[in-house]
Amino acid sequence: MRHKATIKDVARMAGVSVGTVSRVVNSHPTVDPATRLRVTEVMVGLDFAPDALAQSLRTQVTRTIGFIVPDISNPLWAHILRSASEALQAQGYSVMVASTNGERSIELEVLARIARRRMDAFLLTLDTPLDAELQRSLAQLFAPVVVMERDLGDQWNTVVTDHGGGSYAATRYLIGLGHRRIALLTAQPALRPSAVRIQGYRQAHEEAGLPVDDSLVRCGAFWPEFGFHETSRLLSQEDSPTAVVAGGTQLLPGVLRAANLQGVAIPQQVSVVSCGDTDLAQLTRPAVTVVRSTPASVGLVAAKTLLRILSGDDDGKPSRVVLPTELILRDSCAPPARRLAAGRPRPGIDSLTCRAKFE
Amino acid sequence: MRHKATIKDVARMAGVSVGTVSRVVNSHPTVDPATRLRVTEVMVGLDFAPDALAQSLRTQVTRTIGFIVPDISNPLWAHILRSASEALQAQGYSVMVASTNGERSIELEVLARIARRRMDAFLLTLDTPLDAELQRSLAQLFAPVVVMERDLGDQWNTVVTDHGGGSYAATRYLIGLGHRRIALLTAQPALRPSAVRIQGYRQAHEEAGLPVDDSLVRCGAFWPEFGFHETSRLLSQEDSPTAVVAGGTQLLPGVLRAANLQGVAIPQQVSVVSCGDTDLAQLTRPAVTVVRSTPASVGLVAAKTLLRILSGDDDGKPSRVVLPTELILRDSCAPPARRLAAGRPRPGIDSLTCRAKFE
DNA sequence: CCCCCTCAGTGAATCGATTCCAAGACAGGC
DNA sequence: GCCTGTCTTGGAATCGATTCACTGAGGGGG
Repeated sequence: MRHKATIKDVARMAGVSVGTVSRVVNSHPTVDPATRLRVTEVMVGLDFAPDALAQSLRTQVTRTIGFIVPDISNPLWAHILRSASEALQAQGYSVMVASTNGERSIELEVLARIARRRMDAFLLTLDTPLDAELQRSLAQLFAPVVVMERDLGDQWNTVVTDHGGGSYAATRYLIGLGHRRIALLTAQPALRPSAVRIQGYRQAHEEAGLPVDDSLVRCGAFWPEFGFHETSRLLSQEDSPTAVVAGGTQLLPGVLRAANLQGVAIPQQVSVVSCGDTDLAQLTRPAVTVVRSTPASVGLVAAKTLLRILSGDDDGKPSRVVLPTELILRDSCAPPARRLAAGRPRPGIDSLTCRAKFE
Repeated sequence: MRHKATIKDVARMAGVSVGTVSRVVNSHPTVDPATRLRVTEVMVGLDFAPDALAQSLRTQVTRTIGFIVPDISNPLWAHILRSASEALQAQGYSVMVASTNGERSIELEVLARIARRRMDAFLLTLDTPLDAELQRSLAQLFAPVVVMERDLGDQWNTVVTDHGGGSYAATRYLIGLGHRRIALLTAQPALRPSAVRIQGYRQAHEEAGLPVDDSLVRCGAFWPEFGFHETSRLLSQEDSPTAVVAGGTQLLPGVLRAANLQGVAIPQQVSVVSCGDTDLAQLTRPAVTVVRSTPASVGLVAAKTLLRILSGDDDGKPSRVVLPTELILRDSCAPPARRLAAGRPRPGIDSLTCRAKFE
């Protein structure tokens, strides 16, 4: 036997019409039990399974979700995909994945390609500005969308992490330890995680009545190399910072590498806080104080939002969920070495877990 | 406008038949240039894009690849997916992803679901035994398959890493340093990476004329918790090993945690080699000697194999690619503390890079 | 005995494309 | 003027399912 059995084969072998077979497949009530049994037997005998393509063409439902992110090998997106697809698979959905590498041309190309496949809905994260062109691409999807970790506007369902609150808590903590020159490393300021981290950082300074030295805020990309490069420069400059906030999980390796290479001791010479908890943060010496977020929750919440929309019982208004972060204190922070600025020392943060109220 | 334009809409607006529009879409040669121009204008005017579902139903080609692995959030599979999908996307293919969690029931369920979608081909990694039931599920895919990191038999196209050679090199290196009690931690022995690691470990012992203490070979799972648990037990037992080989990238965090917790110094009290290079291995103190493999190559080679098969110029015989590993020496290994066994010390390995000739 | 209603099941239309066969237009050769 | 061949185009069949309108059979009530 060279090809898969079709509904026609089943109909012929069972001596019924294709309509009847279809009704058996979809467990339609008006089928005689005897007929149903006979058809079912033929179906298992032929290893029949209805062609999803044909079903989708007819019913306009594919039970497939498009998942589009900048880089699927980044543990962040990998974890989000894992938890999202687990929830979606459980409801019989399949997931089609595409990486855009954060490049505009690939984003457009992927959206166009995947739109033709008639996904039922989309989980996505775009890195380039939402201009008219992209707006049109999204409209062409003709399907509900949940945006993850980005702010694309009020009209989109959104699930984000409170990176602003995390950054605020980390900065406040460092200020409380006496730091006055705190560097913040993060990605392009156009991306929400970067933008709100800068915001939180500024707010912490403001509330403490401290000025912000803009040269200490370095924006680039979520790559270890960027973390390495900027940390190297920062640590070797004359007026070097006494603390560094790595605003991105992937930046920590670069920061540590740079500090190691220059023989700068953590936390004696420079304090470090990283955003995103990892094995590295936990197991390096000293263990690194981190702002912990929960990527798996992002995926899960996004998937549940989609499922709610697809099931129909949804008010239709775009939803927005902000997931909390917490500051986990470890051993990578200490008061700055003797270079204490004027003014009395500020109180430290009293609880290990500092749920952010920011945003 | 409520729905996407179809080929019929275009035909009506351009005043031609659907056949002609289709010929324009597929750049068939026998179309009058003037007609082609007119139809093309209507197409861009309507934002027309052919429905991939309908095309696939008719042509029996979906330009979609199924990607099935145990856990998509594991960096190993995430990197493989990234490199594979990059190569496939470049050729106009989309990728449908599913995680099986290594569970038989999910494997079967996912295979059945995805088979109905008529993928053009599959990249997959199964964790449960290839019995008749699974064999049938695979046959039902009616599409070429490339198996990654598993041995499912000669009839399958296969891409694997030479984990056996890596384990052999690591073990030989440790034996050369004078170790006589070397523990090997790895996953279920039914999985190829575990099986060949044990093989390599044994061969290194054999060649050195050393017996293997089976109680030092611990098989469980590729989880940090397993690494932690087994290392804790091993280090606290009376006749504890002087070296540990972590046979799996994910095991290292567990091994390090256990050693830290018990205050066992690396490499003074126990030497450690890990399989799989990571930021953690590079940045923890001491930096960990590793067997480096290249997951990205696995994905790339697997994707290229598929593309070759799909393009038709393929001899039809199942192919098999084995990717090399290399041993990267760092600071986590030293001769065992004074407990030297009888016999003279063996020579160390002379080159930093020890390409494995094993297998 | 007839009518009506219900229950099963048939067959055709449909989803949106591709592709093959046939036919019309037109030119050129005889 | 007719025949043939080339170049375009139209139209129908097809892929594999769903679904709706309709047909018959059989039962119950009047």
